[in-house]
Amino acid sequence: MRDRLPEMSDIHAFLLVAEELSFRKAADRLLIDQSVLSRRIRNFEERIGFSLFFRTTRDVVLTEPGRVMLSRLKPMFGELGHLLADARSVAEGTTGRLRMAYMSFAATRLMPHYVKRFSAAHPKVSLELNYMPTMQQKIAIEREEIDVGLMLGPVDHPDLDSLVVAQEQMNFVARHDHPLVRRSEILMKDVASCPLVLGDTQEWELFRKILERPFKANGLKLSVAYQASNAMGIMGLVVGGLGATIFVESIEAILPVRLVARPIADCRDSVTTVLCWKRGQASPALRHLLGIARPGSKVKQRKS
Amino acid sequence: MRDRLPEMSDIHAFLLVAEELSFRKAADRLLIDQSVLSRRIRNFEERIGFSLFFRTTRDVVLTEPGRVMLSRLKPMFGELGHLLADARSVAEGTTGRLRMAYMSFAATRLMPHYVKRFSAAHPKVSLELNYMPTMQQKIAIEREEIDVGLMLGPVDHPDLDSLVVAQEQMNFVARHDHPLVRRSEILMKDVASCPLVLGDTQEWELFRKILERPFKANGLKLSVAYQASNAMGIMGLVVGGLGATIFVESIEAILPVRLVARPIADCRDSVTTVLCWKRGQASPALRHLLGIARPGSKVKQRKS
DNA sequence: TAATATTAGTGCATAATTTGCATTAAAAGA
DNA sequence: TCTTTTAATGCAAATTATGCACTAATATTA
Repeated sequence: MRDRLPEMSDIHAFLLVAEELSFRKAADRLLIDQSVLSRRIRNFEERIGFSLFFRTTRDVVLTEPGRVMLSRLKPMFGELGHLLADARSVAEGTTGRLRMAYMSFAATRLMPHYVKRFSAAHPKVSLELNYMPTMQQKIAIEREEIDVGLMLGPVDHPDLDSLVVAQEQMNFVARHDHPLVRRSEILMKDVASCPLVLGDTQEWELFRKILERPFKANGLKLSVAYQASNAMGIMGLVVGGLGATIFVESIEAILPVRLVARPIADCRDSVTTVLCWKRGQASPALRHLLGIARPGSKVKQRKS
Repeated sequence: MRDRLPEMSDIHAFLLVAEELSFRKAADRLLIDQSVLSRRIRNFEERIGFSLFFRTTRDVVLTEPGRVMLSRLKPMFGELGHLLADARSVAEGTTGRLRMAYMSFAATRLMPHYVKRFSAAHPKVSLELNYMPTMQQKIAIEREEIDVGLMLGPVDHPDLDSLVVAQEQMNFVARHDHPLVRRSEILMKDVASCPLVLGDTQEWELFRKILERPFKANGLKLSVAYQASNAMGIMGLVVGGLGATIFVESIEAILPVRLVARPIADCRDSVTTVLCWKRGQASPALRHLLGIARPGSKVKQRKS
């Protein structure tokens, strides 16, 4: 016999014999022939180099090293069972941790909706939420600092998989008393003609690009009166009458009473929001989240 | 596949792959073919019901349940090694505990001698010493309260094994000024003629029987002036001049200055001292003790 | 005391599993 | 495009485990 490891079947056999102090009864519980058990223990003893039992045809007694083995192998064997159960529970996504980042637009409707449904279905999974702009999310995913991000799409990167969860219309947001609000229909050229409050080009880089594209395509240029670094700030400035702004539909969920949101009728480019994660690394918990997000959306994956 | 246990070889394979994040390198370390390793992990995954790695031909990454398994299996695997080492150490008798009882005669020379040699050779084995008369020792061995006893022999009992460690001459012990001491030779009839101090018939039951046998055989009867329950008491009475007594040779080691010990010339019955333990239950530490005691003695075992 | 029953261990043929080799398929780098 | 590296597969051979029938030892019971 070369130096092999003590196998779990050996350990299990040993524990049962130690418990029953009878090869026959232990064999019955293991559902194997008694001769097999006898040989298994004997083999085990030879491999480890000392004997575990004193045995006659009538009595089976633990040796001293056998008692040492019993006292420490027993809890270890139990632990193995728990460990497997725990890992399985993680595998099934009913336990564990899900680190999700979200960007501003997603914060109003999508993120709360997912959190609600997910945590109802998997109360044992701890959901960690972090605000992060799209670009930063991508870096965080790469570094495995987050498991998934709710960000501006589309995403087309070899290391990332994504699922489109929303396609939203651009909306013009202003105070009730803003001149454009009374119009039956708001057009891009109207928007371009009035002073706007937009997110700054640091934090809102990507949205600014997406936003400006359709206007540029029509030869229009937005006139930025003020910039703020977060949605709260933008909103404050708009409420204060320092300009109007442009958001996606879902802003409506948290729109202050004094403001009103109206679609920009002729703007056909929509804003895509996606769930994005490291390619091929969807944890079971994440797959559950995707299951929640999927109905009514379509998967966007890189060419298979 | 029926529901089998996760085997240690599977676990070991898993741990190495998780460490190397490469099947090839792990296979090299395990000294097996890469294909074998690949199948072993796959099989393991099938048995436990969830996968441990995401793998492409280029990358091997742990899944989330895989990480859970790693974090808990790794210490468990290490513990197994320690456990085996500990049990082996107990098996080799270099660790553990040895509970030894001794009766009065053994206390003077044999017991200290064994303790000295044994604890020098096996400093990690804790020796627990207990004074106990022979009869009580036998009961204690039966109840497994002690591992071995130094007692009056011979022992012939189906549940006990024994090793003869001493055969000693009966000695007459008295004060220097005792009339018999001046004789060139002390005989049984002389001893029977003077008042004696002996152990009482409770604690010293067996020795009294052994002692009285040769005298009875010669038609002599001992005249007991006083009885004491321990050797110290007997000695005190003898020193006080209330009588002489009878001991074995080894009393000489602790003989008070005012006393003298002389062999009883015509008493051919000797007193046997044995090491005695539960049949077939010699622990490794005990076997070491027997090894120390054996040279110059002969084994006394029941008919094989 | 003899008969019976129970138990651990063995020999052996068979079944099941594991192993290594040769090869494939996929993917990355030159 | 070609080379290299890596994980996975097919397959035959080697190894190992298994169950059955039986033995030897030892209690228990009639």
